[in-house]
Amino acid sequence: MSSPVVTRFAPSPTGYLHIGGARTALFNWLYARGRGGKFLLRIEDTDRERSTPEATEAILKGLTWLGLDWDGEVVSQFDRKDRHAEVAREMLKRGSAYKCFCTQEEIEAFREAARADGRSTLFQSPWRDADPSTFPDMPFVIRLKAPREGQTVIADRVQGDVTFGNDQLDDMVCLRADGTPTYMLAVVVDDHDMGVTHVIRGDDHLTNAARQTQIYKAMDWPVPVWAHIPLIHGPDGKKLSKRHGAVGLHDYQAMGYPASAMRNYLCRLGWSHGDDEFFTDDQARDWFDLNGIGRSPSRLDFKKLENISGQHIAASADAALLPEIEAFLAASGQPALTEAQRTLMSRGLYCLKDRAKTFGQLIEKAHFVLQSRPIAPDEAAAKVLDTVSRGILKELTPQLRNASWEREELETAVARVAEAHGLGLGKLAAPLRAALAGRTATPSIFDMMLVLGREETLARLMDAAA
RNA sequence: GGCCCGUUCGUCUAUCGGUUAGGACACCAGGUUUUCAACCUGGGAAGAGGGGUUCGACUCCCCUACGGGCUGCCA
Repeated sequence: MSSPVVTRFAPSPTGYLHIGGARTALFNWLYARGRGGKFLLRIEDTDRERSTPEATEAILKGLTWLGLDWDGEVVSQFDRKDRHAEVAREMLKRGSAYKCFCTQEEIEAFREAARADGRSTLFQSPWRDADPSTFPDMPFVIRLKAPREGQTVIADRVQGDVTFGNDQLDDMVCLRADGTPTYMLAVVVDDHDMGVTHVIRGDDHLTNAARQTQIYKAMDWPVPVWAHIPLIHGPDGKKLSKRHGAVGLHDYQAMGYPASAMRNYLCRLGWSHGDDEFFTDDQARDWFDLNGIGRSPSRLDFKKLENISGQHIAASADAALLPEIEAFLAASGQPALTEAQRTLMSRGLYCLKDRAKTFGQLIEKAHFVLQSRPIAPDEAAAKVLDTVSRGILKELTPQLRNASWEREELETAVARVAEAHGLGLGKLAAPLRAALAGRTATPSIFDMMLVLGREETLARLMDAAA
């Protein structure tokens, strides 16, 4: 029986939740959830200079919006600093680490000289094998006594076996002179203590995995399964950065993409299950596997995201859509729906959702349900509502008043009037559209009538005809 | 500089030595339609370059080019 899967997402709280980070979190979540495992969340806040509570809040909010729920409490790495120090002392006791009294100035000077001479800048501390009786009364760091020979190999589920010569890896600092742990130590201790079995993260950590493996070995701890996934690049193929525009997950929410679409798109970016492009969360959980992750970086493609988004909106249940739309309105700084608007909106979703790729577009298409009388026509609509058209609308109104409010009968009534004037349906649809919505691009006129209801429809027609 | 990773249509990708190299998005051209969206049909579009290995390479190996990562008492 294999041990249950435990994955984690471990962002550092120095800003918003990056889109790349969101994908990393998604992969971890999918992997755990698809296997009945646990998905943990740890905030790597050991850098006190750059970590902020606001950033932590933003990350939590982002994950929540994306629908990635984590198990247990959020772990603060900083809170565990005593345990990290304890492990460092344990390594000292085991002889797998040592005290180094070199000052940062000394080390920097060494590196500069090495660079100038074209030698390796790998620092080798003179204190590695020093006699304790020679220890000065000075601050010290604790460094790992890393093997100088042989190699460290990472059995990576994405990258394959990656081998590093131990002569390339220096004796990394584990505990700083002020007694706080470095990232390298903290991750290993935390991942071990939290029982993490699979470390799925960006491939910018691939080299770190080698260093971290040495710490695991030093403590005789089992090394987790590694999976280093390629980073996401911008549309220009360069590493994704602020100049590409939207890099924060919150930007995507504000752009009106549903969370389900983001999950689908992000999941498919750098991972594949044959030719499947559009899928549900259940399918993603069933299908997601480390084997399907590609080895090359992928670029963001907004057109594709938009397409996937449209499919998700169209496939969503109306009842599920409404709260998402309201969240979008709030996230993008738009006014909330009034009670009346919400009622009409939920009644109209059936004919709106398959015409929009984003919630922004949906709101745009929903113009006719969001407006109240009198409807102010835009320029194009006003042009359509000429004298002749208004006359025809006036004639249509009484016929509709007596119609049962059902699609077939409405169609018949409108067609009859059109025919009486020797017009095609299209000719009559235009002014009707203008009267009902004040726009020239709207859902079907019959859908609008059905959604608006008899009273509102007639009132709008009479407004326009007057 | 050193070490490590990557490179299939514009983009995301399939292929796991033998295919007319497939799909999706995007694009172009038609069609359909009460507008918009959608939808239908068709089209152009790829193995970075060079060497090997092999009866046969997109697939395996080497070199080059390009891109990326690491090389911190940042994470």
